[in-house]
Amino acid sequence: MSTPLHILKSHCLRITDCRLVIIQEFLDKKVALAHADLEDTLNNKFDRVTIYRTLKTFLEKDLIHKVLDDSGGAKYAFCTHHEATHQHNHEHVHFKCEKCEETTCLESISLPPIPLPKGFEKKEMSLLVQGICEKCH
Amino acid sequence: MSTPLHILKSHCLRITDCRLVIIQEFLDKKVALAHADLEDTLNNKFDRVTIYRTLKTFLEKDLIHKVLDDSGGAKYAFCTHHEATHQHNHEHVHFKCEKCEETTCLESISLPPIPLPKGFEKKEMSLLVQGICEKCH
DNA sequence: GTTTATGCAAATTCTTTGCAATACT
DNA sequence: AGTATTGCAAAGAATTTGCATAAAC
Repeated sequence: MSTPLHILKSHCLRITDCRLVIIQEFLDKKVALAHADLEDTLNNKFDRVTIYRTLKTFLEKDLIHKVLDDSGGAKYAFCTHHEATHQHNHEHVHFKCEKCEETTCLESISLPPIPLPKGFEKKEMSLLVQGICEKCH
Repeated sequence: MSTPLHILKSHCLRITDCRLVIIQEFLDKKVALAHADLEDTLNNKFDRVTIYRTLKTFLEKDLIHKVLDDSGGAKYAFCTHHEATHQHNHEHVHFKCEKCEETTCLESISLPPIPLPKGFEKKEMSLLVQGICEKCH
């Protein structure tokens, strides 16, 4: 099981309210969240700056990852780990709905190998599919 | 052939220096450009604001498209069109080098069909591959 | 001559930094 | 007790808006 508490501990991070609440948010909503989303939801419970710093800390510890988005602002989603290897997943597939604007991780889908031109070395891949999600149909 | 002049005319846009120069830039460098890149290259020849507005206009006319980027700021690239159908290409594959930071369109590569979960309707897809490019190896 | 684009100033928004007070271990 | 995190103020970027001038058609 992974509670916010366990997640912080296993990443050697101090237990603070802000961190617990933000992790909980990511676990509850299963969509990618922007700084502004968190600010709204947490409704002045924490300072804007603290949220920025929390996100940065989580990024550095590979707890969350940036989700690509064409609308400018950065979005973040919880990282899934290969339970067995404890290794970070470097292939992200996300779906962004053009109606509700929600971005969800499509974890079940894995990317086929992409044949790159000679001399190019792949390290990471992200696929963003845009369209209409199941709820908005 | 597609000169900046023709491109503007065919998109019903007024011919101005700024627009001509920016299109030329996109044609010359074949990488995705950020607002800041243009500002640097054009070296005070045009106002910052004019560049913002030019990019916005080009976006609206589907002359350029946003390129996904994990570094926050927006990047843009020239749109490739299917010559025959004159239709906009809705599948973008880009490669971003972690060393030189350049993002190039991999036009030769086409994405395999991605099986989406039920209820999801695809409209557009962008793949961003990150790694080391041919020049930086 | 009418419409659209540009440049400048200023307003907004987004993000980062410094530092003292507070909370965590 | 010692170290890391928070909140506040303020600085610094990035982007947008308003308006008079200039350029395009």
